[in-house]
Amino acid sequence: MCRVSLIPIRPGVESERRDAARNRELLLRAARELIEECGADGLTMGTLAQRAGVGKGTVFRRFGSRAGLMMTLLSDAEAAFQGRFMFGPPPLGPGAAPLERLIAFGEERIAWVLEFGELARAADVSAYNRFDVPAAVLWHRHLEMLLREAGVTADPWLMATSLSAVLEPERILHAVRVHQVAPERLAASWRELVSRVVRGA
Amino acid sequence: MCRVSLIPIRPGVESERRDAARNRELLLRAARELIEECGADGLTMGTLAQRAGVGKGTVFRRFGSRAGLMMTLLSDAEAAFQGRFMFGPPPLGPGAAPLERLIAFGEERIAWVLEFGELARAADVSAYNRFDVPAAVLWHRHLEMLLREAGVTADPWLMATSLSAVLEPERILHAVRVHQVAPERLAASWRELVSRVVRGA
DNA sequence: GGTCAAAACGGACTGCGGTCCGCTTCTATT
DNA sequence: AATAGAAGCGGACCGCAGTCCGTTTTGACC
Repeated sequence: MCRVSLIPIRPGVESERRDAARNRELLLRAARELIEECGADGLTMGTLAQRAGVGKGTVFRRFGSRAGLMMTLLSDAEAAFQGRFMFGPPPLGPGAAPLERLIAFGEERIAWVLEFGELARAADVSAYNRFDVPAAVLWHRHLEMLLREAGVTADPWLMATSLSAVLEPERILHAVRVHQVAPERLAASWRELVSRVVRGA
Repeated sequence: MCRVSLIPIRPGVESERRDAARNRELLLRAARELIEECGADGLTMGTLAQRAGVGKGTVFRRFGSRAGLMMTLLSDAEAAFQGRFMFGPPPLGPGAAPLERLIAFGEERIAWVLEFGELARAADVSAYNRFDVPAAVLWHRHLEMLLREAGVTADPWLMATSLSAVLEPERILHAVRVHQVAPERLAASWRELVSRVVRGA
C-alpha cells in the first residue's frame, strides 16, 4: 500500500524488504491453499512457486528447502503446544506431579500428531539432523526433566530419547491409519509404558 | 559358461533366465563395490547401472526401487539375525527367560544396527509401509511374543510397537554418531527400559 | 528526485529416482 | 535347425528438489 514511515516500525529482526515480505505472504497463503487441495505430500515446490506467482529460486531463498517450508507452516501449532506444556495449566503444564505431566504430555502429543502429523512428517529433514531441530530438542529436554523429577536416575537422557521415539509421528500415524488403532488405545499404552518406567525407579 | 542341463537344477522359484541371473550378479557385485567406495548414501541408480554395464531399466526391473536394492543387499545379514533370535542359542534364542531374551534382543540389535545401520536406513521405504516389510513384522511379532511370555498383558501389540521404535536404526545411529553415546550405554538403557516394562506387569 | 550498493528475484539448469516402450535375447517346442 | 512368443533389456524420458547467476527492485543517503 503506502509507506508510513522510513523508520522500521519493528526494527532489528524485522528488517525485511517490502517485496520479500509480500512474497513470503503470497507463498504461505499459496502453500496453505495447495495443502488444502492436494495434501502436504501433493505439494511441489514448482507448483507452489507458480501458484504464488514467483520464481522457484524465491521459494528456496525463503525457506531453504521443502522441509523448511513445512516447518514454517507448522511453527504456529508447535509454538502453541510448547507454550501449553511449559507454561500452561496442569496436568500438562507445571503444577502437577511429574508422572501426571508425562502422561498428559503423551496424550496431548498423540492428539497433536493426529491433527498436524502429515505436515510434521513432511517437515522431517532427511537423515541425521532430524532430531536436532529446535522443537525436537525442546521436547527431549522436557521429557528428560520430567523423568528426573519423577526420580528416574538411570540415564534420563537416553530414556527421554526412547520415549521420544515412541511418540514419533510416523509410528503414530501408521498405527492409526494402517492398523486402525484407536487414539485412546495409544494413549492408554503410553500411560502404561510411562508409569512402568517411572515406578521402576 | 556352459549349459549343464535343460532341466533347471532348482526348479520352481529358480526359473530365472540366464541373462537375468548374470545381470543380477553383476549388479549386486557392482553395488557392493560402490557402497564400499562411496557409502550407501553415495550410491545412485544411474552410476550402478553404468558400473554394472547394464541399462537403468534393468536395475529397476530387478529391485523395484533403490530401497528394494538395499533390502536385497541386507537380506543375508537380516536372515542371519532372524535365525539367531528364533532358533539360536540362549539367551537370544529359545531356552532363556523372556526378560533375558528381550534384553539380549536389544543388545544384539544395537550391535547389528552399528554394523549394517547405514544400509538399513537406505532401505527404509518412504512413508507409510516402512513398518510392514517382512523383517519389521517379524521383529514386532517376536517382541510381542516375548512380552506376553513375560506376563505383560496390557496391550502387548502396542508395547512391542513402542519397543521397536526405541530400536529404530535412525535413532541409534544418531545417538552414537552425533551424540557420541557409547553402545554399551545404549544397551544399558535398553536393559533398564525393558526390565521396568516387564516388572511392572 | 537522483544515485548506488545490497538485497531479492526468477527461470534455466543439474542430478536424482523412477517409468515407458520399442528392440533384443533367451528357451521350450517341433 | 527353425520358430515363436515370453522374458528381459536399455536408454530416452518425466517430474521433482535444489542450485546458479545475470537481472531487477529496493531504500538509505545525498
